[in-house]
Amino acid sequence: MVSPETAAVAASAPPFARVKQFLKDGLAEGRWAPGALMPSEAELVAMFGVSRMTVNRALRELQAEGLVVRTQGVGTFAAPLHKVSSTLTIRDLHEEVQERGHRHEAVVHLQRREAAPPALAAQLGVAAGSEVFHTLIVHFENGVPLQCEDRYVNPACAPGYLGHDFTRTTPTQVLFESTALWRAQYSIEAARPTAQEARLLQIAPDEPCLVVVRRTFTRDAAITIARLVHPGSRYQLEGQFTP
Amino acid sequence: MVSPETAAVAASAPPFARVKQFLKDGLAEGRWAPGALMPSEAELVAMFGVSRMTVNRALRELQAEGLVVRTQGVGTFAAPLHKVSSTLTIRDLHEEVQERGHRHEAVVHLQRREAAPPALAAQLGVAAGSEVFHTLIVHFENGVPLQCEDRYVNPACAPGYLGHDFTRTTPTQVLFESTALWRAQYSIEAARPTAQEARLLQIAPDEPCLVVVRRTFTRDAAITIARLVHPGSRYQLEGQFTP
DNA sequence: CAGTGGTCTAGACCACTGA
DNA sequence: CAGTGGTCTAGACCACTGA
Repeated sequence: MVSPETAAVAASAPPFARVKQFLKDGLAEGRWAPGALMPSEAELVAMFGVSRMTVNRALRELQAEGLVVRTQGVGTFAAPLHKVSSTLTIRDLHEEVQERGHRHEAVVHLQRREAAPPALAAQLGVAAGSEVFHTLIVHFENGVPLQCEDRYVNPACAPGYLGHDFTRTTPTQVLFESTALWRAQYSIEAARPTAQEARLLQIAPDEPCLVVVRRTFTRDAAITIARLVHPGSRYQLEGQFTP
Repeated sequence: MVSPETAAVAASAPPFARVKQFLKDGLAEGRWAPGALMPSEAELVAMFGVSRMTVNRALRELQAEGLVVRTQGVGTFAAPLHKVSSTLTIRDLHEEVQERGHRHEAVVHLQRREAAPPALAAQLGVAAGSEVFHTLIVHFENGVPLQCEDRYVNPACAPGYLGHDFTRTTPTQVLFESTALWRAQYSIEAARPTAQEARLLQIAPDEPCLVVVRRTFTRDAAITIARLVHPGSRYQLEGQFTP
């Protein structure tokens, strides 16, 4: 069975894309079982009448996509059993709401410097008791409270952080508009809100909430730690995955 | 500031990797602001004394990583403001528990064929009222119930599904050991368990749970729909992201 | 028009693996 | 040793954009 996209690729696409699609189709049809030896570069060169650089690019991209495994001196193999793992996208709430064409508002409940308690100081990589920035902001979609954002920021990474009007730009925008390279750690869990969070989100104290904790780092230092609390009845994360 | 890894790359790495690292470092240092024009292929060829194919590979890989944007006839630009979105890995619970070096057990509460109610039939892409496979399995880590897996399977995609011993292999392993290419849709939310789920997971009826709904498709048909319920106090998802 | 990136070729040298 | 993939070169033709 050949899908329209497949046919389109086969027709006018550049040679490296045709080779790639041929191998991809074969993998989808089970022509090469996981772990099986696939055609060598030389064989593909002969089959398609193209140069080795061209099939090499096709194979290198398939490897980058995790569909094949290549070993120098040995050969190219169909990737072993697919890890059934998947990725889920977590985005800035502001973007998400705007993309739905809805109104986003933020109410700032806290915006100040504080002495960092030892545990937080350790996570941010600053001296215990030194000052850190703290904001507590509730985000609304069309007037409905959707997220309570409790955030600490390392002053060394964003000295001007407290000077912004967070009803106009989000902390995420402020913190990452300049930094090009960073990495993040996430955890997601279901939990009851704190009493304060329940009040700010206008929910019952026992309503299940989706709690995302995000820690963001540059190569050298922690930039910020955020606790994002969402009412379970109003918010869910969605994602999709294609191997 | 040059990290040890950077130095290592600069020293002995192949030329395309050196060009790539040079551009990556420049982006990290803010040498090219988001949206700014970066050196052309010809300029990099002159700078590094390598062939155009070599700098082309470096730039193509940076584009694949989302660090630069290239437009034919125009040039290469530093990628605009990083979307602050991130990916989170969702894995098979069995793998996860084993990787922690713990004991995984499964108790099968249901394993049978059922007539599909209309809503479910539509989601699986089968005729309403036709038979589908249904399993209800509770997964334990070291004797503690961690996940309640309520799963429906399209019989056309896995005719032998009900014949397996799910105390020995997981549905995920059974369903995806053969299929090479598939895609999945996810949703994650916080919710109360149903009465049955609370009982099976041995938790209070009002304990917040992390509920993952996963729909999996081949190119043509829906394979399976699973509702995975985890006690919020015992389970959290974790992930990390590097742009 | 000059400059850009997209792609390909036909060779090359090399490191590596396994017989 | 023959076969594999990793990488590079020095050219080429092309489509595209903007002056």
